Amino acid sequence: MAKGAQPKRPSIHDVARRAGVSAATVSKVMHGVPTVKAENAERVFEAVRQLGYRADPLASDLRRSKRRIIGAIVPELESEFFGSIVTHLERLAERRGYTLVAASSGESEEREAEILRRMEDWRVAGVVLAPVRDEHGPAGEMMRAQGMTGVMIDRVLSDKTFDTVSADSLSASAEVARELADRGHRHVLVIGLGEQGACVRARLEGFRRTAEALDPQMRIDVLLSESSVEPLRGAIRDYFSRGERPTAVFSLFLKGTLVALSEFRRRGWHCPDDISLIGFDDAEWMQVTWPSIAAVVQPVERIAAHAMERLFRRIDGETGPPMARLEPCRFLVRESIGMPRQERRQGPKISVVET
Amino acid sequence: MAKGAQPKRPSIHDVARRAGVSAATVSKVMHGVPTVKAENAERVFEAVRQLGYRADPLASDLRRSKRRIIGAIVPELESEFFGSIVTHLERLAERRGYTLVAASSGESEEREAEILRRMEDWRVAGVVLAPVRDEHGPAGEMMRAQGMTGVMIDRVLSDKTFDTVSADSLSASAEVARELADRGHRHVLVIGLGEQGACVRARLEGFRRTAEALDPQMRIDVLLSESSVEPLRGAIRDYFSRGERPTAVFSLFLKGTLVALSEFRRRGWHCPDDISLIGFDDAEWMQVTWPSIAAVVQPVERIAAHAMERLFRRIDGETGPPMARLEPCRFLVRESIGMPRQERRQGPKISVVET
DNA sequence: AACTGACGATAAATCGATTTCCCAATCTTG
DNA sequence: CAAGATTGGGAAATCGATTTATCGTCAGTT
Repeated sequence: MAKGAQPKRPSIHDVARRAGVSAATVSKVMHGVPTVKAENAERVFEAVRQLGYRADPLASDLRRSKRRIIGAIVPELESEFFGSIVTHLERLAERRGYTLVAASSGESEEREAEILRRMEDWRVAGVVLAPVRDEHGPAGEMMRAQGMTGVMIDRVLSDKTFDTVSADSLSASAEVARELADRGHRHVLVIGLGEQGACVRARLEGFRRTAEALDPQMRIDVLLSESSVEPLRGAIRDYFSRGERPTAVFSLFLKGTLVALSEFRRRGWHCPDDISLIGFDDAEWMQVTWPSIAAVVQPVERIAAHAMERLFRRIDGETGPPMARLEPCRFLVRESIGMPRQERRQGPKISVVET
Repeated sequence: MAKGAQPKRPSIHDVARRAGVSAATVSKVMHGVPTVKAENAERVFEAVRQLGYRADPLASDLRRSKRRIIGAIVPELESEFFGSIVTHLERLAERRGYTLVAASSGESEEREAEILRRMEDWRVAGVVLAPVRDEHGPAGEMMRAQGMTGVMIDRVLSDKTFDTVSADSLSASAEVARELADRGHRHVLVIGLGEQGACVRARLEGFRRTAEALDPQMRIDVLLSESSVEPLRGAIRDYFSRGERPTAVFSLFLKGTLVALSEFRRRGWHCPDDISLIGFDDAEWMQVTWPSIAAVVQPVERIAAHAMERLFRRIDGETGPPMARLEPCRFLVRESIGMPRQERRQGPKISVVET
């Protein structure tokens, strides 16, 4: 709580009065306009110092009809990935004198739209949108309709209006397929969220195409849950209960990796002896557990940096066709990948691959 | 990117013109002031609908000199805990028509101060501060000096100016001590970050007092790193290298749990057979790994809810002494707690090593 | 008919900055 | 010394909403 009376901060007029000049002059001094007598400038600085004056960004933005606010919309803030994305975006926005206002859509497209409306109310200079679904969701449509400036990241491939920046899912998944094929896996279960349209499709195709090229006999089962994680858990449970025994599971998203692990645990299967596991998306804990979990690491920092770079270009008026950027991932092979049970005989071919 | 010309959104005057009334009337209609002829109200609504008008919160806040913005400052956004805190705060602020502006201090007090200054520039209505250190850091001092309205959460106990809301670390740690003592552990290593003053002290004391009460012979070693995690890792490594063999490790914070696990792994120790582990702070992955990791679950939602409750009370002008709220934790006993391998006595009963 | 209220609506001030003129004082120059 | 060119500074408009103070109308009173 505060003390009794809020002292109310000094305005530009208070500074002007104290310095014995007009508000216009104060403004000029604050912006380094050179047509001010050195003596007056000095008095202004002195008054600013004495009063502890700092301009109100709201009033300033209002007058200039240009808001130094960037909006960021992510599906959730609880994950390392998006938390890290937002942290980077925050720093990058700050560096240019902008304030980042982050909001989480909670994996709901209605909330996403709601937040976007609010951002538009705020007349933000630009929006970084990590859509719940993909670039074809309602949020993108709204941004188009409102003529907003923005870029899309993560669960996107390319868009006809907005710049997009995402991980190169296709190549990364191909890497995963190569690793599994090399180790002799011939029956792999891939799990994912169907809702995450283009992104999941890319990860799936990257895996499938490479796997089939390397081993046409490889059996690839796919379980996709449309919207949320729990149905997927049920589907996996059913799948295993039917007696399916793939030798490896490739999860296309972080929560799926958790679900896979917990299903292994329910059945008392040990990883990688009984089954191998690879996840798209790395997390800090994955390298300290037994076994450590192999994962595709998304280039968080580069995605954030590139997204901001594109966004500010557009804010600064750059025109031209939207760009679709794919940032390369790194694939960390860890202990959760082993040889398939029945092929233990072959020598291990261990490789660390960077994409 | 946007289309060519930003259409520029309609202002209240555009609505007024279209409805054939004055801006003042439009404002009244929008706020449900009853002294407007029904017919005029109808025309205003119609104009609003046609133009898609929505008030600019900046202009509105400026005029009313009351900003509907809440600032939130957390040490980091990458963790489940703070990500979740911010998500809850966001919803709660929204529910009252406020916008949450979250910022992360990156565990740096300088950045914390910097962010606070920026929030004060924005004249936010209130601040939820999760300080890097504790309630006695510079941020609290700044808030006091500026007469800001705010509450402090998480790494705090109680403050002479601001309401505080945090987990009941003392009781939770006592419970941990009880569990370990019950299982016969008589040599425990406690690790934490000394920087997190009062909070760590509470967790430590809660543990120590109960442990000593239950088993005066229990040996409790404490490793605290002042500021960051890496020195702590080194200290733990040294500690084990010296031949110390506690039968359990109690980590007072999440990252410490990770570090402990990775040190176990380096040495090929298995948990819980070789050593038990308990962490303050739960995470989703802890229940799906082998072994699952015992943890103290902080009542995130209640902390957020209570913090916002207090904050809005203060914003609404409530006076009175600051309240210090402690929310009870849950302790999840999982597989990482076992029986001590063998009871070994050695060295001093209590030793504190600071790095 | 003149007066009083009640009711609705609006012009104008305001919030705190920025920016556009325009004016006054000083300086050049013929 | 007068006319023109600078230079520095300020009054006022503006951004988009809210709020105050005022004004006009019409109904009801006396």
